Amino acid sequence: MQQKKEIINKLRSSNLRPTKQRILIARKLFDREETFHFTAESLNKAVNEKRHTKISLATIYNTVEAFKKAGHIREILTNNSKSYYDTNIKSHHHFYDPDSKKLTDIDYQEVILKKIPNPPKGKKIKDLEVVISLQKK
Amino acid sequence: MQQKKEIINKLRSSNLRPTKQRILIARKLFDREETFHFTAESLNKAVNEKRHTKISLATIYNTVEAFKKAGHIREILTNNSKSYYDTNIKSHHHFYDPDSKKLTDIDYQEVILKKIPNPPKGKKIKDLEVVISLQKK
DNA sequence: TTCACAGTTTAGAATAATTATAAACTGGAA
DNA sequence: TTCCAGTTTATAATTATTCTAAACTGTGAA
Repeated sequence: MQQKKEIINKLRSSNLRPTKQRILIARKLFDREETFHFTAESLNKAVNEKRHTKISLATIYNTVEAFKKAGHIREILTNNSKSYYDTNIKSHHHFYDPDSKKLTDIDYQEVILKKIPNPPKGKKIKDLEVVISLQKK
Repeated sequence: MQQKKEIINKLRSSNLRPTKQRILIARKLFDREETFHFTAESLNKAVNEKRHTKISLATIYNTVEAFKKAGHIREILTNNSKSYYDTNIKSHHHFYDPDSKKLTDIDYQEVILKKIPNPPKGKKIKDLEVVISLQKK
């Protein structure tokens, strides 16, 4: 749960002017118990379903990009044509079910890596993500 | 290295009529030493650069889809807007460099997983993929 | 308070990747 | 050789996303 004030601080601290739209989107994303998996389209729906004055789709895209750059959300790997995002920014992994196109978090400690390769020369590891694709039994 | 005959058998065995176009695309993909990472666009370029009679882009897409369904290639996880494919269908992992948008194979034995979670009820694991994103040092 | 203006939002156009359509073509069984 | 389901093709349509440029709005300074 994050109060409006906290949300505004979160925005300010990442150099994002706390506009009506950003506050609304941020509350939708962060003011909840569970982490949240979404696409631009599903967020647009979630934000606008009960509103008379809509937030434009362009703003949804702008805001998602801004929040991603600020590190408040992260983009998830899939091989779907849409971009998926996650409000859980802690290192963790995913199940992906191609049938329902749904992602589920896998808790960090559920996956233990015993060995990982050295990155190529001049590069360092930014992120490591495990995706387990599912199918019907 | 795969000869034309082998390619034709490969196609036949997956119920794909060995047409001129499919044979040509298949040779481009499979008649090489190293595994090959590609997108529809890059394959289109590779196949058509030296040809007077071009294979249409629609056929490239159709064929990639057919080869994927048949299990001759696999789609790779990225968060890029294009679909990436790999001629290496053995279980293995990738480095992804967001700067160059290039993928590199990580050999299977370079990653050792000590613990993985149980799949949700009614589902089994189809595939497990590790993607290591890179950044400049 | 009000002002000024950079930052932000917006509708709609533009682009990029992919999929659909439907007419023409072709591999291969008979 | 013929026939026809399977395939290819050019092009249109669709989907997701980004761009554009005009209108709007937080915010710091007066």
